[in-house]
Amino acid sequence: MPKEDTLEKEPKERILEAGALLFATKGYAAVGVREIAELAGVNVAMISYYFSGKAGILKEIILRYFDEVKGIYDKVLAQNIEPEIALKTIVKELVNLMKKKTIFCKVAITEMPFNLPEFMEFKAEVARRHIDYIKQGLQLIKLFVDDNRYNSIITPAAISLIFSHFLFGPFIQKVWNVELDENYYNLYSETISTLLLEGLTGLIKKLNNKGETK
Amino acid sequence: MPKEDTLEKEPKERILEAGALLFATKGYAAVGVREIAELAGVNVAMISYYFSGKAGILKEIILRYFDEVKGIYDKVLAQNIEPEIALKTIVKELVNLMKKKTIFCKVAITEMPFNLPEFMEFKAEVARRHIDYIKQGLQLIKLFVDDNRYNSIITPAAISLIFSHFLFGPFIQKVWNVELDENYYNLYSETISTLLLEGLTGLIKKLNNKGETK
Amino acid sequence: MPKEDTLEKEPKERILEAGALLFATKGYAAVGVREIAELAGVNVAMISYYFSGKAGILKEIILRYFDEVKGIYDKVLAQNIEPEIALKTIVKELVNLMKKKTIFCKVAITEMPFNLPEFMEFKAEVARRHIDYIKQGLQLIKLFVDDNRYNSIITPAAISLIFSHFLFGPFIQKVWNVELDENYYNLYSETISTLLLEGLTGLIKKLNNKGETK
Amino acid sequence: MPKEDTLEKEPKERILEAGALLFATKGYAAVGVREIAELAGVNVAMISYYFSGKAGILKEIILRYFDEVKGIYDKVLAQNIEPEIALKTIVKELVNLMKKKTIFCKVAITEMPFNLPEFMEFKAEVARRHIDYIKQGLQLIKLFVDDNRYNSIITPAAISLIFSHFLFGPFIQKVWNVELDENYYNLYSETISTLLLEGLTGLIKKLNNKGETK
DNA sequence: CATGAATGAGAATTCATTCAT
DNA sequence: AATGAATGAATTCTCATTCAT
Repeated sequence: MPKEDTLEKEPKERILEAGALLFATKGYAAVGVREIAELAGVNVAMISYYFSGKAGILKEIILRYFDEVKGIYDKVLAQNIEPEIALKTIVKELVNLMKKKTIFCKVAITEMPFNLPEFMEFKAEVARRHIDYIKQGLQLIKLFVDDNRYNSIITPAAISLIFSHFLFGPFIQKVWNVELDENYYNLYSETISTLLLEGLTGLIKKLNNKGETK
Repeated sequence: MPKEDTLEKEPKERILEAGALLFATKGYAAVGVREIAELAGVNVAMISYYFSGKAGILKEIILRYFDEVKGIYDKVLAQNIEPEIALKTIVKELVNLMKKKTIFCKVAITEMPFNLPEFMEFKAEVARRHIDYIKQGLQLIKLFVDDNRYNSIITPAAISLIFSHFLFGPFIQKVWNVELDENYYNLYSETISTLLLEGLTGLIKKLNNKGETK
Repeated sequence: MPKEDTLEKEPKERILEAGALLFATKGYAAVGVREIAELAGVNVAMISYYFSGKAGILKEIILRYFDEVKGIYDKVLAQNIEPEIALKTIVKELVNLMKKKTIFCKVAITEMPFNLPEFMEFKAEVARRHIDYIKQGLQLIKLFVDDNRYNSIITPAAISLIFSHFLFGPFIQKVWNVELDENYYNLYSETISTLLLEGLTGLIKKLNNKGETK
Repeated sequence: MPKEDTLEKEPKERILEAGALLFATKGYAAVGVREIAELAGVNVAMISYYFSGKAGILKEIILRYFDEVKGIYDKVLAQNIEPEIALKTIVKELVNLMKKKTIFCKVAITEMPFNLPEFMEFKAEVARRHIDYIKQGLQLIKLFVDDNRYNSIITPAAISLIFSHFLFGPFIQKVWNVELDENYYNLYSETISTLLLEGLTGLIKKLNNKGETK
């Protein structure tokens, strides 16, 4: 029983969260272990102890993110629902995930292209998994095109679209001055789904209809 | 006679290119000035001399990128063409730009969220410009929605979509094993335009029609 | 068991002494941290670790010096003794301090005019303290003049006089070829006191008297 | 005729003045040649050209200062005047010199203890000259004591006393908030003379007399 | 488990000087 | 006489990691 009560999380978890927050804010390479340790309220040496180095924190973050994503795909694909609904559900769930664990997701996504030599292998494996999930998803909802060239365009496009909000980060709030509340993320999830399925024209049409019927 | 012949570019330009290449590959923070200087074949001190520091290289890259983007918007918006064509032209031109100056664009886009404190101001200004161009473009083609919340979703979404190929970087070639030639980028530009305007359903429909008529 | 025996001082103290010695010899700005670390027999990084930078060493030296000076003033002023005796005691104690911690005092005094921008604030505060002590001292011994203009002349003059030996540094030994032993510093302390109170004429008179009575 | 008119001084002179100003403000070692060149409005390379290096500027400053001091001693000692008057005249002239060429004097005095290895020889020679002048002066005015030990105390003490105002630099104005005008320097010269000849008690007596007779 | 001291490599930058023009 | 580019060494400081306690 290392703690009087479990109000405060375990050191390992605190390191992970501190790391994620800092990586998300400043980028992996720009963050120092001391900074992480300080924010986590642990001794620097503990980072090597728990994660055997700074890179270990990033690895853990990415792995956890992919476990979550895998969970979402598995759950939705297990149900046999209409293509359009399935895609919307996936988008909604992914957005939900990002809402709940924004910084974890942001780190996992944005730090993936980072080419630390030791990460190449690890990330290739992780990427293969992700793409495979999407492929399964698109197949199921009959939107899969059996053409490598198209897939190499559509898959990154879809991912970028869904994650666009998080790729742009704190800019969005600063530039458009919107409040990022529950309603906003519902709107986001819906709008992205529409854009992904029917594009800008579809979105405009929908908005006009709403305007008329109002 | 400073150079045998002018085949080799000026030091300043070489630094810029070396910097862009390395930033694109490993991320700004993970690259050292020594590495850049070595690749550019200049003395390390020249980086401070020409760009007054590592950050100066990134600033220059971003500024040049925005000059190019501004050029594209200005050119297309000057013509008074049909909305849909205008958007397709812009997408095509942007993709062309990225094809020609891939690493410069990639750096400019991906390093923008990087939160070096000294960059905040500079990047905010640059972002404002970019967004303003897009707003003008969408207004012209009647796809502009006068609602901050929608814009805060649509604008990042559109940018992410257009640049998705470059955001994913070398992954794409590795995973799907496609050849990135002239044809590929034509296909990319067309597909992204369709996705942006009509979404996945629009794209599928188009593909099916092509398939039928064949 | 960190040390065989405790003959050798703690690293922090060794850095401080090495720094003081080098600052006194070559001046703050002309000394490098590597040089200090080498002389102290520690790793360069330890300087940042203990003093958070080169400037930290100088700050510590100056602060310690002022603690000592404060101690002297407090001690002497606490006794209620005749003005002339009080002043002589203060001079004697200050000279004693300088004799014991020559290089520390020299650095503290000579590097104070050094205008590192970050030091301005710190040094202004330290100077205010010093001047305040002297003012108290002069007040007590009835030699205080309540005129800003006179004080702005007398205070620096007194300080310069008392510290003159140390301001001139190794020159003195080189030029006059005197031995800086216990006797010398007693003579110094007495002579400076006389000069301060009665000037050159007073000093000459005293010397002549001594000569006559001999 | 390199200049339209001679309003602007020659480059060499401008470098010297810029150097003196910066050395006085920040200390020799803390000043860079680029800084000097910029302030002087010349190209950096010119410093090596005219003075064969940074050190050459300091050498020139010190030499010029000693020429001036030599001039003062020679002039006053040539007249056969009463000891006390002679000393007062010397002090007055030295203070005048410092008033006219404050920064040059300050640099010459404060940077002398600086122990750049290459300077040792040069400065020893310069110091010997200075001390010789003072010795002549004191001999003339019958205040010279033929005892090395006393001289090694009195000479530095006298110099320190006379220059105290300039050794303390900008502090004085900041701390006592006095206006450094013609009157102030007259008062300074007189007060220092009194202090040097008759000490604090002499000064106090004089002030009281002035107060009474008023 | 946890700590704080210690390390050595590497970071970016600035330095005074030189050289060809 | 003057320039601006270029150099290589030296600057301070920070890095992730290790180790004895």
